[in-house]
Parts: sequence; C-alpha cells; structure tokens
Amino acid sequence: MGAEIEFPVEGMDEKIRVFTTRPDTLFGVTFVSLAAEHPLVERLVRADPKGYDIVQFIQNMKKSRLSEKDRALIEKEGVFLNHYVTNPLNGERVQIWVANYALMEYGTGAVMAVPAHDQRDFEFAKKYDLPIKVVIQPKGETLDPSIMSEAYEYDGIQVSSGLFDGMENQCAKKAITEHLEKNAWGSGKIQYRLRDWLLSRQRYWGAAIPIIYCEKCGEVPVPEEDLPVRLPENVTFVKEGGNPLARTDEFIHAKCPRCHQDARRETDTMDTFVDSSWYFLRFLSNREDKKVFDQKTVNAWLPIDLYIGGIEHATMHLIYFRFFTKVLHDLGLIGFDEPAKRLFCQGMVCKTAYYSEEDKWLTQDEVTKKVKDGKTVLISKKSGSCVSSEIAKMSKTKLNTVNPDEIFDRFGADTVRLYMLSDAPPDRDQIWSEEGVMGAHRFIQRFWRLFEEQGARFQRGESYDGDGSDLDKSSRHLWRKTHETIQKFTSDVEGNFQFNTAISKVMELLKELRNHLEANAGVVRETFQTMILLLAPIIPHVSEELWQKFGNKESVFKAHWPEVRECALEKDEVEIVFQINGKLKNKKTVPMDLDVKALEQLVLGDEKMKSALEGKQVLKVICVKNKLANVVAK
RNA sequence: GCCGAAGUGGCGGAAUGGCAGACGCGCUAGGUUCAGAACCUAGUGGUGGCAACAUCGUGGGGGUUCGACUCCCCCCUUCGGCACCA
Repeated sequence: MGAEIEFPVEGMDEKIRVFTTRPDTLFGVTFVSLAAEHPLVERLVRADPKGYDIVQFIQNMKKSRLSEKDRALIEKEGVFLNHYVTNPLNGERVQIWVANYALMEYGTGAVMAVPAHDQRDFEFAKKYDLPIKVVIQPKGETLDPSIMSEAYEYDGIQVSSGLFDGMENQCAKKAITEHLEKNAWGSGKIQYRLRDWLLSRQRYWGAAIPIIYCEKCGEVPVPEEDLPVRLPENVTFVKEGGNPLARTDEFIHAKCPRCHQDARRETDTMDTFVDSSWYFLRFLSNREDKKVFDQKTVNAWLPIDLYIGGIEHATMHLIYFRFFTKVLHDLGLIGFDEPAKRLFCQGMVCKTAYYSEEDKWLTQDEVTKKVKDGKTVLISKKSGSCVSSEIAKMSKTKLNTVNPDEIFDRFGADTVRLYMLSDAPPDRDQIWSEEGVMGAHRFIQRFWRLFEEQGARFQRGESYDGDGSDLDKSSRHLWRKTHETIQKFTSDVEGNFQFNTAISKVMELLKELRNHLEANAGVVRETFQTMILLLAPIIPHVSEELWQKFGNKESVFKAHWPEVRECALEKDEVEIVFQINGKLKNKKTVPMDLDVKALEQLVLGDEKMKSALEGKQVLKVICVKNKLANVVAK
C-alpha cells in the first residue's frame, strides 16, 4: 500500500510517475531513479550532447540481465541523465538517474530516491555523492546525514516537511497522500507484486503452447477445433541439442489459421506445473469424452484431504495448483476454493557430501580419515588434498546418493522401508546413515528369529479373548502391553504420521514378548499376531510371510486392523513419583486410584522423604491422583 | 531484508505443564566362540565420590507455576524458501 506520485520533467511536457510505500518521506527525495528499460529514458537521452556515453552505459546495463538472485548481489550502479524533475510537494529540483536497482517489472519502473530513509537509495547516494536529506527523526535522537552509516527506515517525527513538520510519520503518510490528491499530483494506491511464473520451457516434456506465428498476422491462437496440439513422437534427442521440437520440421511447419499462409508453430512447451494444476479434476472423471470433468463427481470427491509434498512443492507447485483452483471456483465451475484441506511437508533425505578444492565433489569411498596434529581430518584418496564435508540433500552433483538396488540386494526392501520410517519423524529432514539401516535390519532379524525359535508353539490355537480376570500377573502384563501398543501405534500413525515413535513401541513390545514367553498361550499368540499386523504396512514382505506361517489363509492385508480392548488397558497398581519442590526424590507403587488424602500421608511417612525433609518446614503437599505427590518445603 | 522450520547425550531422535534422554545407533564390560562376525546379558548425559548419594543439565536471558524441553516476553545460532519489489 502506498501512493503514486507524478514528478514533472523540467523543460519537457512529461511526467515521471513513481510508486512509493513511504509518501511520508516525499520531502526527503534527492533524486529519481529509472530502470534502464523505462520508456522515457531514450527520449531524455536523445537531445543530450553527452548522450552517446549514457546510451553505452544503459546498453551495458540491459545486457547484463542476470537472474534475479544474482542481481541482488551485484553493486549498485547508475548514470546521471542531465535532466531534472520537480518535486510537486516543495518545488525542489532533483536529478534524474538511471539505476540498475530500479526494476521495470515492479511498480512504474521509477523510484523516488530518499537516501536518508531507504537503504538502497542510501548506498547509491553514497557511491555517487548525492545529497542526503533527513525528514524523519527518531524520537529522542537527531540524525546527521554527514555521519549516518545507514538509512533510517523506522518510525519517527516529520522534520523539514513544510506543513507536516512535527507529525508522527505514520499520520503524515495519510496526510501527505490526501494533500497530493487534493492538488492532483498523485493518489493513494495499492500495488500488488506478481511472481514471475516463466511458463514456457525449452524442452519436449510438457503441453504444447497452442500459438502459431505468422509473418502477416502475428501471433495467432490455434483454433479450438484443432486442439489439443499433439507433440510429435518421432523426435530425436541429442546431447546438448536443446529442445528437439525446435529441430522437428514437420511440427514447426503450420498454416496460419487466419490467412492460411505458411507459418511457424511455437516450439516451447508449458511448465509441467500447468498440467499438474488441474489433472486431479480429470482423474475423477476420466471417462468423460465431452468435457474435461464432471462437476458433480468433482464436487463430491474434492477437495483433497491431504496434500503431501516436499518444501519445493509447497512453494512452487502449490501456488499454481491453488491458483487454478481459485480461478475455476470464481468461474463457478467447481464448488471449492482450495484444492486440498491439509498440507503436510515431508523432509528431504540428506547425506554427508565431501568436497575438496582439487577434486571437487567426492564420494564417501574416495575420502579417508587421517590424524593430523592430534586432530582427525578428511583427506582425498585421489589427490591427498584436504576435504570438507557438509550434510546436503542427496543429489547426483554432490555424489552423496545411495543406490537403492544395492541396499535391496544386501538387506531387502523391508529393511529400507523400516529404516526410513523409524529413523526420523517424516516432517524433518533425514540424515542417511548406514548404521541406522543395519539397526533396522537387525530388528527384522530379531523379529523373524523369535518366530522361528518360539512361534511354532503358538501357530495353532486361539488368541486370548477373556476379560483378563483369569490371567496370572505375567500374562496380564503382556496382554496390557500388547493393547497399549495397538493404541499408541494407531494414534501415532493416524495423528501426524509419527512412524518413528509407533515403530519404537513395537520394538518395546518385542522385548516384552521375549521376557514373557511362558505367559498364557492365547495372550502370546495375540501378541505375535498383533506385531505382524501393526508392522504389515511397514515391512509388508516379512509380515505377509509370517502371517501365512501363523496359519492364516487370507493375506495379512485383508485382515482387520487390531482393536484396542479397554479392559486390557486397566491397571490395579500405579507408580507414584515423590517430589520435593518439584524434584524427584523417590517412587512408590500404590493401588490404582488411591485417594489424595491417603497419598499425602504416604508421602510424608516415607523414610526417604523424611530424611530429605529433615530441618525443613513443610508448607504444602500437592497430590495428583495416580501420578505424583510434591512436597513444598522451605 | 521478508517468510518458514529447527536448536535436547558421542549420533538419529522421545517426552497430554508432572520421573528429561523412550526406541535405535555407537561405545564399555561380561557371556558364547579355535578366532572373528553374528548373537545374548548388563551398563552408558556432565562433574564430585569406593559407594549410598550429591550436584549441574533441554541455544542464552527474564517471567508465569508447587513444578517448565513444554506456556509468555526478549535475544542468539543453524537450515530452507523468497528477495535491490521502491
């Protein structure tokens, strides 16, 4: 939000329009910067005797069209155009410059420069020795332009601002804009910033852009009845050959739809984000041959419940995907405004990458450790040079990928699945570790071996289905653990895909099972089966095989998800934590639901607590049922 | 600069405001073994102590609370995305 202001050019019947978010600094304008591509630049230079040098400079500036990222880093440069504009507000005469930091794509392509209150203008003014005029003073401080080391971009009180002196700058923003409007010098304006999509790609893989170039008629759209433009299939891909479509004559040659003369077809294709922004609609009604999608079907199934993607999808694809949806919604073609209800960003898989000045990127095998001056350093086996390491997203460039085939051969796909799901929560980046893979593999082997060694006894018979009252202590314990695991596993996975904690619960259950193999056979059988069922989505091959060995005829994937039995979760004892001033001092197992009064007596009567409380005055006892007792003492 | 995420052992990471470090890796000791691998058992945050135990400890500083990794305020660092956007 800001204002657009017109600066009359001296000696010409022209005005330079600028956009600013800081109309309050209008009195501090000391020059105006134009983008090199600004339409007025050429006309201002033409009449100038020194014009040639300036044109040269501007040409160079235009040539060095860098990517947006690089442009942010280069130094500010510019040239004075030997022309002036008048500040409408105070009649001051200020120079017109062309500057490389002014962007034609944004606003009007012209900047009113206020070096005292804008860092970019400040840097530019310092370089070319242009005046700096302070018009906003911070409270309790006085800025001196001659000693300022950076622009003051914050709030303050207006100074040297004519009738606005003494105003808070936030108020002055409004007041000055109103003043401009009254005198027809400018007006308030909201400026939107558009992201440059760069829709076209110079490659084969993408939808054709249905445009034909005609010498006479210009750019002509392909008529609707000729759509879609199909890509040729007999293209040849050549290394470094660029877009094969541009080398395929039969594709390029076309007749102009308007004048029927020879014409040329567009060979760029659309970014694949275009297709993936609407094909979810098509998927739902792929048998429609009269229209793109069926409204009823689409409205019934969509929006999508969950969008899972990496961060690059969230920032790139999602923008287009949402844009298409919003447009279709505004056109009344679909009944929803957002394509997905929930976004989940999964992390990336990273691994250590190695780099040396001499060899550039190195694989893990090409690097060795050496002790040098008591410190361990990395050395390249190739050249012996020093190697630095970083954790980076797996990429071919950085040579830090792992080959899945190799790991499948060594450990099997189940190991890889288990490792990837158990190592880190899915919304975080994962750092690949060979040891972690081994750990996952060992767990599977433990699981399998336990079955091999002990499973036979439980393959037949029924799982336990009593209410627990007939179970001995050990069986009761295992039974409860089994159902606690079902509960935790299910909620971890359903909530936020916390496979890592879910799996750790099964690992714990495996330990419990090994310690309670002599428990009730029905309970042990149930525990075995539960583990197989819970792990089936994680390690499908192993689970299916064990499931079959357990005498189940149907696939494990047709079985019901295990259900938690509330009666199994019940406990008759609970461990209570004893604290003094919030610090742990002792623990004791007490009957479930022991009332607070009894608990209080118990904690104060406890030997350990007594000795720890010696010489202290008990102020209060806080008891939380089935949890803790905290003695507040001084 | 803006937006987002994250800071907890040697490492990956756990903890509805209530036992910090589950589970896994690594490490140590013991068992098994001709030996190694694998496997099993136990231990494993720092400091002090033979020990029981004490004490400190979740990026830093404040605050709320009987009690804070967790809630509030301020700050620092790292990573990712966007960026001379006037």
